[in-house]
Amino acid sequence: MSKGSKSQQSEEASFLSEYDPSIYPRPSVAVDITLLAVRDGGLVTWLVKRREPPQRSRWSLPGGFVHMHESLHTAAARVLEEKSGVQGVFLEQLFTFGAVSRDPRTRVLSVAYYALIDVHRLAPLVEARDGVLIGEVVVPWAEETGGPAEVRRADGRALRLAFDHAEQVGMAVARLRGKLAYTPIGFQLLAECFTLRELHAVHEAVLGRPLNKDSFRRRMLSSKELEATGDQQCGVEHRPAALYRFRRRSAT
Amino acid sequence: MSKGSKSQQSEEASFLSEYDPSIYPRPSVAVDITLLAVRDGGLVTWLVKRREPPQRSRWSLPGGFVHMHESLHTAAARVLEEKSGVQGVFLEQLFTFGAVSRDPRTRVLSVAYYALIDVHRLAPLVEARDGVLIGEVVVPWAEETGGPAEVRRADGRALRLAFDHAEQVGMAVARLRGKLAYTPIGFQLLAECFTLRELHAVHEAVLGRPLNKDSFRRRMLSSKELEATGDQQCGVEHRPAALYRFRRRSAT
DNA sequence: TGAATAGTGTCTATAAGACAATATCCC
DNA sequence: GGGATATTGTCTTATAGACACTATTCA
Repeated sequence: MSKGSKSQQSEEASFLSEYDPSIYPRPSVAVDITLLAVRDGGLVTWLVKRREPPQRSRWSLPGGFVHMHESLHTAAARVLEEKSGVQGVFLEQLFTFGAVSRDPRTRVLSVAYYALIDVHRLAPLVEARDGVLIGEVVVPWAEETGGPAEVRRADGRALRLAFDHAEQVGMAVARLRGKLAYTPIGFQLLAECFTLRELHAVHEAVLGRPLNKDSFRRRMLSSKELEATGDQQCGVEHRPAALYRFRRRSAT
Repeated sequence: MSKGSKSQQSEEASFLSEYDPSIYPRPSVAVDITLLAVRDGGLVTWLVKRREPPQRSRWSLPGGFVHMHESLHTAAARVLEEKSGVQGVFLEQLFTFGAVSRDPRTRVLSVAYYALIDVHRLAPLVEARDGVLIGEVVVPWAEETGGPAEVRRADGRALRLAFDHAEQVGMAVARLRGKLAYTPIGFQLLAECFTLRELHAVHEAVLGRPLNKDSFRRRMLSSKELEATGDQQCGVEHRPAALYRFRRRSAT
């Protein structure tokens, strides 16, 4: 159904055969991934220690250069897997950071992604690697104001992240907060089956503020996004809660 | 307050002096801008006719390559001004499109931006240029579902946009819809002073659905984002409405 | 039985939708 | 005065927050 005439097609072909992409200087393009999980009522993120300059030995987000033959999303998934072992999680583009001097080597753009994972999947992955840290994410702003996040060690000490990675983490938190209310994204931070209490705790951790329990319950149960598994929690020393599962939309 | 030791700094310096960025192939990076306005109850966007291959003579969003010495935002503002004459408008990054073969020349990433403008500012700019079209934007989906937009001529005929520009326009509409409810973004599509009816019409055009007039009125007046100018509409053949102005937040 | 959390029912406050009534301008 | 839209006020309905009460499990 192409409307182009034959002569137009051959014009395009001859143009392409003569096109030399090397005449203009081009920036390098990297991807950085903020992998978020909920632990102990707060958000945490996966950091790696830089082994090479620039900013060697500083903690940073997992990142790497985009290859010429892969899409940005593919690059982000590859880099996340290489640097953390995480596969098959929610992964979404966040923002492209393009300040002129954000990297001292040369012009480097960073296409920032964020990923979400059930925290229980992280422990074995951390043990399998060196130079890895699960940092606690604290944002000094409310709601979705935005701005850099602070990332702390287990002992509470704040870390200085490499490059603009503190900005990237902050933006990931802001985006996640924004999407939580109107998209089924909270489930990505839990195992397949979960209780309403666990879902409630995840939402509170993401939003950084208490949520009314009753209203949250009603809202979730009437949202048609939850499906009762019929099973119950076990191994708890109180009344076990019903387990739910995220109901995938038929269109997806 | 840098924590790095002197030897670490010199290590970094020597690394940088020996770093050769040309050893890895790099993609080209462009910006494309979806300039949106509201006209006759619907959204419109600014298109330019491509004068060079690839896809010569097809309508496209204003776009251009990012220079090495400018940030992405600066590049977007520059390209928008060059291709449309528009300056000083709301401009925000949308998404980076990175499919491997989205441009037949070479690997080209497109950092998509969208901009908002009062439609009355467009007419003189269109007249000053050739190969320019204000296209009517129609999205075949509801709410914020997302997906490519359709762009039509004045006679209703649909245009085939170059590259992935239909996707970019669709994403701009989806983003705008999402931000309309909870950020003061609708004002960007109006002149400095406006009536509540005009603001109402803008919201309806963006969302693509009717909005309850009374409730909209109440919501806006109680939002503290509006400031009465004290003046009234003039030149209308009915009771003139009060004029309002967007109240900039003191923090901004 | 008691501790602890799950789950239900009811009241209240707030915001949105519907709609009627009045106000103000130009012709 | 008539036409047209602005503006105000009231009633109804939906939803969130608050809180009391009952249910179920394990130690």
